[in-house]
Amino acid sequence: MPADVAATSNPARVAWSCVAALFMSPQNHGRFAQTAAGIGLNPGAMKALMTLHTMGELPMRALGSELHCDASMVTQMVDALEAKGYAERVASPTDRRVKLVRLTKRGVNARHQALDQLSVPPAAITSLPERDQEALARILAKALTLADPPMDPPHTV
Amino acid sequence: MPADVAATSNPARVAWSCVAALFMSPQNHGRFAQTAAGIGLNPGAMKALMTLHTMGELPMRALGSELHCDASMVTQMVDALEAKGYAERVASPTDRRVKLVRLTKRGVNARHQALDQLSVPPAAITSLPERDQEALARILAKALTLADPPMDPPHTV
DNA sequence: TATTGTTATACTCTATAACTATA
DNA sequence: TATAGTTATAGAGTATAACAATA
Repeated sequence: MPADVAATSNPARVAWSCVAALFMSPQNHGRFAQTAAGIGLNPGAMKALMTLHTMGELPMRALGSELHCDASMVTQMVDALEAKGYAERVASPTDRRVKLVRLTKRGVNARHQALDQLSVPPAAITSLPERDQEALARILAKALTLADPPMDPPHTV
Repeated sequence: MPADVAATSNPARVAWSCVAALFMSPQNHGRFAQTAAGIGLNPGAMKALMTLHTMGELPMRALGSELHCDASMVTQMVDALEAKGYAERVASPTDRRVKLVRLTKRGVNARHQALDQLSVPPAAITSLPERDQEALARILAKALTLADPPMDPPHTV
């Protein structure tokens, strides 16, 4: 790392800009979309798939606020998930206006497949010495727990 | 980090999946698009802006292959850059079919502004102990140099 | 005949507004 | 009257195909 970077930027900024560079590199570009295509979904619907597994059974509208999109988008995403047999709509027992979205067994499997593909590290990471890889894994996993709200490492959920 | 993650996955996978989780989190979601909007571009055009600065004067088609998109997309992206005064087309001295794209001073400034915004780290990173932040920065900067082709930390270019 | 960049066109994804049903 | 979800519609972004200029 050039000396002027360390001098003019704080470590958190340097770290994050490196993360961004790795993530937006041509090598990584399109990975998310390709993974989604691999399970027959578009990126938005795949994100819903991820969120549902983490959150469990969820009203449509709650899913929307979780994903920062409006109700009509949720309808379309859940339509896509249902079409692939990855989720189903269940009537809420307490409010007949509300529909709950629930992942199917098949949806859980698709999610695992996608996650497995997304977590394949780029050469920049695998080329690091083992010791550095371990430090990265340890520190980044810790960072997830410090997020607000705390996140689980994707592998575990 | 739960023990089973360490047991069933190698450190590089864990590290990368954590990076992905941070980058795709709702907190970070839309950052790229918002930054692009801040300099009056859409995400694709902003990516071209980044690439141009790194690569210097470039034929349209070379820019396209760098960005993994076809020629007509390049035309549209460079149109957007020209409209904002961020780049200009220059006739190639050796081949009259070819147009070179060159960033303007204004384009370089816009890029710095965008980069500055993109490198603001999320709370998950800033909440780490200083010592961890420094380790992250050091290791990730090293990882960039190990990429193929090697990358510069965004701050430096 | 092949290649560069452009234009015209269509498709996908996302966002907005009007609608139905329940509360 | 307010809220949940849907449908209809329009917009942005991206990709495909036909085109003119040059090699």
